[in-house]
Amino acid sequence: MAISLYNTLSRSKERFEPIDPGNVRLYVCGPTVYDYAHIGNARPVVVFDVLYRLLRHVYGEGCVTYVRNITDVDDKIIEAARVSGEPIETITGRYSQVFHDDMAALGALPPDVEPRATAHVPEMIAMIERLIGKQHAYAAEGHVLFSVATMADYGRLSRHGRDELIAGARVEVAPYKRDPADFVLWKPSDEDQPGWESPWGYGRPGWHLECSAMSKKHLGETFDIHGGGQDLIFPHHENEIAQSTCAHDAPFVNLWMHNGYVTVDGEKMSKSLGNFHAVHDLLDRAPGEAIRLSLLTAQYRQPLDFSLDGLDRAKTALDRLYTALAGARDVAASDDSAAADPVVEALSDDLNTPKALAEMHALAGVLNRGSSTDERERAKAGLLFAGRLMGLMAHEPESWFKGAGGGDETVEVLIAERARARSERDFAEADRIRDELMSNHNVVVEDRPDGTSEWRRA
RNA sequence: GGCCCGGUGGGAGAGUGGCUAUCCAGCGGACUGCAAAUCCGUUUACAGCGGUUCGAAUCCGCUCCGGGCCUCCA
Repeated sequence: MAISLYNTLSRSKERFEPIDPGNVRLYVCGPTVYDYAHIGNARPVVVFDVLYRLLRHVYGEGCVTYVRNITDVDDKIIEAARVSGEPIETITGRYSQVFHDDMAALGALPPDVEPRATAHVPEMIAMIERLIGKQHAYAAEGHVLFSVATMADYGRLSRHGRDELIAGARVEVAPYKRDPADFVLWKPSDEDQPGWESPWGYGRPGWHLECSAMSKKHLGETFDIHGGGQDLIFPHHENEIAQSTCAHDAPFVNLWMHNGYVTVDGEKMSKSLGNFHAVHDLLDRAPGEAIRLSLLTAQYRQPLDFSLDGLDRAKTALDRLYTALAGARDVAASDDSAAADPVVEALSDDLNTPKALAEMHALAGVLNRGSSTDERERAKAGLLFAGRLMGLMAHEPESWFKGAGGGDETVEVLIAERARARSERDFAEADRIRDELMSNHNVVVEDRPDGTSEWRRA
């Protein structure tokens, strides 16, 4: 099945042709680890996780290399360390760990390689030397700057001309820049700031450089797909392109993908507005899978308005899918997953996750409708297969509805008492117990035709 | 000022030249002791104005409205 993806570079959907089908290479900009990841940080992780899963399905599990970096040297980290009084490594270590845990809770597979900026400083210095050697960069007052004027088609990704950049510049231009659009490859550090010895003195790398150096090391000079949030198009990705193509004289990336912004209740998420949703906090009020689904209800390039209502809806949608699976617990999934083809097709069309979800609901409908056994066996296989592609349906229906934890004995006792009351046609008592289960235990009771009762946590 | 995205039924959100999106909410029905779940039915929308076409929510033009980027940002 051909995959087509929207390429930011051409502003159009393109049929995806890997350079080497035996090793499809994907790089996604990862987090700067100085704080909890918020829902906006989680969107690219989840979106590109779906892409990773799709690529593995199409080209084979061992035929995709997914690299997502961790930025562990950055001015915001330095500031966080100054404020808390902790060493840099304590901050970056803690938030890397939280990031891993939170993203795992969202069902995101770990990338194949997760390089850290601080482990690649020699590669970065080598790249700077190369750029200086080729006249694309110059040293000035302890800094090394990339000379934008030396690159003919700088601005191609963001479609910004250099003149506009200068005209629209919001910051004061540093005096050591030859051109206002030049950007930093290396900057000096104070004694108390993290830094490395370099030909230009004690200092640290500029932000854009790490991705160029690390993608080259782990994926080569030219690779297939580079992804990230829309806000990275300029300047980050534009500058990566400049650094890498000028250093290597080779194309850098064939296809650029950018996910849309996340807003919260219609407003841009910001700490001052107090609408900043950390994934870590959201996990206290909803299963990770529901958070994941809420991020997949809109196609990845569309803006996504996150809300707690939307999160509840995502939970409801998952309940419906798990209900279908629970109702088919006696049906053996067939070994033919062809019923998932519409889902694969939807995802192959530039990751149309809303369409894919609609197809999953169609399969749930087949399971619920009491169709033929044969049909249901195929639908069940299809739904489970689609779930693996989407990173959903990872739980057993039983544990999804009842939770992993204990406390079930009391519920079971009450269910049994209610069953006795019902068999004695004492419906007042049966209803009283049902109300008690709801109000005291948050448990919904569902009677089945054969006289038994199922329960689930609401 | 330049560049880029959007505006779909009560809500979320696909589609993109003629054919049910889907989910949630609402309403009616089936089922049920009553519920819940499920199933069936139902509310039939594409910002506005022109144009192209046998036919446009879908293509083209203009207008209005909203959002983003223009060296912090997923």
